[in-house]
Amino acid sequence: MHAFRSHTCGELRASDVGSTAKLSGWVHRKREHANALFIDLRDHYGISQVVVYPNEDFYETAKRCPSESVITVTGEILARDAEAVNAELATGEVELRAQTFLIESQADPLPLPVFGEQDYPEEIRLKHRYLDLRRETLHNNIILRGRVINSLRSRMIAQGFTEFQTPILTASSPEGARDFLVPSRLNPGKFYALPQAPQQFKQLLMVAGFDRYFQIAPCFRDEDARADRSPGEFYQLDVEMSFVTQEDVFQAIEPVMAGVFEEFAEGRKVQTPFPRIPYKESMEKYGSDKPDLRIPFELTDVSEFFTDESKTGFGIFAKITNGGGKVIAVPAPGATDSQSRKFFDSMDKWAKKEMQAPGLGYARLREEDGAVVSQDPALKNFEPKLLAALLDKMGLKAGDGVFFSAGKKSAAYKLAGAARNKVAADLGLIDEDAGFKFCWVVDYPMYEWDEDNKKVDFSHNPFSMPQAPEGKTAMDVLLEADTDEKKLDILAYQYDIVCNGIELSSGAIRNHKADVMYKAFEIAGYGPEVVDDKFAGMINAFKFGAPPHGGIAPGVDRMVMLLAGTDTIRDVILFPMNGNAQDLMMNAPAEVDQSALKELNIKTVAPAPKD
RNA sequence: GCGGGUGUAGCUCAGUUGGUUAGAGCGCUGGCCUGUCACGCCAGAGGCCGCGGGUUCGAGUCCCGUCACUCGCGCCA
Repeated sequence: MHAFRSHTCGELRASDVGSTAKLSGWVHRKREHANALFIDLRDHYGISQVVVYPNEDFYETAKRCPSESVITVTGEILARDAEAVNAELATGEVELRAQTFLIESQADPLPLPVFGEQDYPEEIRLKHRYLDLRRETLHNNIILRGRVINSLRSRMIAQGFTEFQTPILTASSPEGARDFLVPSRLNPGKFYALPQAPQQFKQLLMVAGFDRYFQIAPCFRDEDARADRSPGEFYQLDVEMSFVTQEDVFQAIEPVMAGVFEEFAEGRKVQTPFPRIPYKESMEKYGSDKPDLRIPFELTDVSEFFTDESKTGFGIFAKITNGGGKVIAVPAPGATDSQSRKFFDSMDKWAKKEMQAPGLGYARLREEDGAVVSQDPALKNFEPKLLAALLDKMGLKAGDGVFFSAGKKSAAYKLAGAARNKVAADLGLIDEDAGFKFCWVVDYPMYEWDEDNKKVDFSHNPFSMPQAPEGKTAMDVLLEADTDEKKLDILAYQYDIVCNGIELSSGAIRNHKADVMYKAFEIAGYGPEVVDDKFAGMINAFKFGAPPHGGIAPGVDRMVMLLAGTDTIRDVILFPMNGNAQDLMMNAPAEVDQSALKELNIKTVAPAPKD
């Protein structure tokens, strides 16, 4: 018989009764009775019940064996009496009567119970991740992750894509996030950077004629964490294709995404085709470029109703709208009926505290003498006709509530969008039965106004191709943009894929023409030397015959997160870092020997004292 | 960098207007129990109330500071 097992702990069935089996695994739970000791023995595959009778000479050893010790037992497979069958367990019709009992590895008292599904502090879970990973939910999440990645790979390969491995030690890229830097021993004073994404490499692969590239690519960005953003590193399904339009990218990727989600949906719906939403429309309807389409209501720009203070009696909004600002309304269906004033006040508090906004106005709508009115400040003194028109525009009725986000256009929409998500979550209005609601957000602007530096700058990817109307070239469009207004009106072939309010990726049709690239950078205030210096590898390659190409890069961690039904990205990562980018288990980052620093020509200095 | 929340037993949490010896459940240890499967019953051990200062006759509780964790903002082409 094998040294450790004849079967796994999830394998034994009624048909095995009468045979002898050997099992190895972890002591999951013990139940001691006068005449028998029951041990739930667990491995990766499942749980089997082991019974130890008091006449065995190892009875005391078994009885004292701590939870989570690893043991090996052999014995006869017995059928359980009908009333003793455990229907919850796949192996519940049988049990193993121990005839030998060996402790392979005895466990100390546990800092984190493995049994049960209770929630435990992040710090302990991360420090003892191997224990946390024994627990059912996390264990299953990690298995799911492996299956999802496998499915993505085979679906991509089936579509004619080839997988490549691009360098991890590479050059710093000046755009975007902070780089992780790696000192070079052979080149004193110089540093590699870890790739924020294999962006330039995959484009170079297109120039090299490979046509269809993909990679489950590790990406590194030195930015602060969020619940859905792990610090430091993450994986994306990195894709690039030659001789394609935006539509071709959608046609290639949508079936992969829909297919993978359907494969692991377990009854949850996946709606296809994914709707296309222009960026501008997304901002106006949802206050965000990552809309949660499960929320059954939208924002409305109601600025026009507030401009004349003599008709509204509400000076603040009149001042804001007449100063070029916006008032954006967020409906709260049924909230006046279902919620107390406390709910409305708490939203205002939330806006001030968490969103650091001036505030969030609200109005509760009630019926009075056949008309819908509100006694709250924003609408209290409205001219009846104007109020009726406002409510009509928003489709609001008595019993509903409404919030008003007012201020500069971008800030007003931002708060309104966040309020839409919060209202829906707090009121339970997110349609959970909708499953996975994807959309493509398209037509991103090429440039945006940089308020800090008072200039036009790239809004997303500087390598995107500007959109041009029929009969014009991208170069024509750039050349005609002689004012800031015109520059800001230029759209790019830039797109995002979003699911249930989570941004999965962004992608673009790339700018593969060197002259257009120089011009695009010039508009954002960068001379040709910037392009030549910072993007040397790519711009040089473009001078030797570059195919039109484009791609996308959906985040793998976030896909698994959605499929696993968790809103914490750490729940789908094996060994995540905490919010301060520390690995509490491996004790990273850590100080290193002076000798190692000397070899790298590096000296550390104490951090500057805080003020 | 900024803001919110949390910090009490190994773990999850309760702890009143400041008042005697800080509690419960799970886990752990010992005992009992004819078959359990979140077994049950009895008993026991286990606390720098995050840390430092302050107010007070008296602080887990109030005040100031600080640290840790976490959520959000900034940031994330």
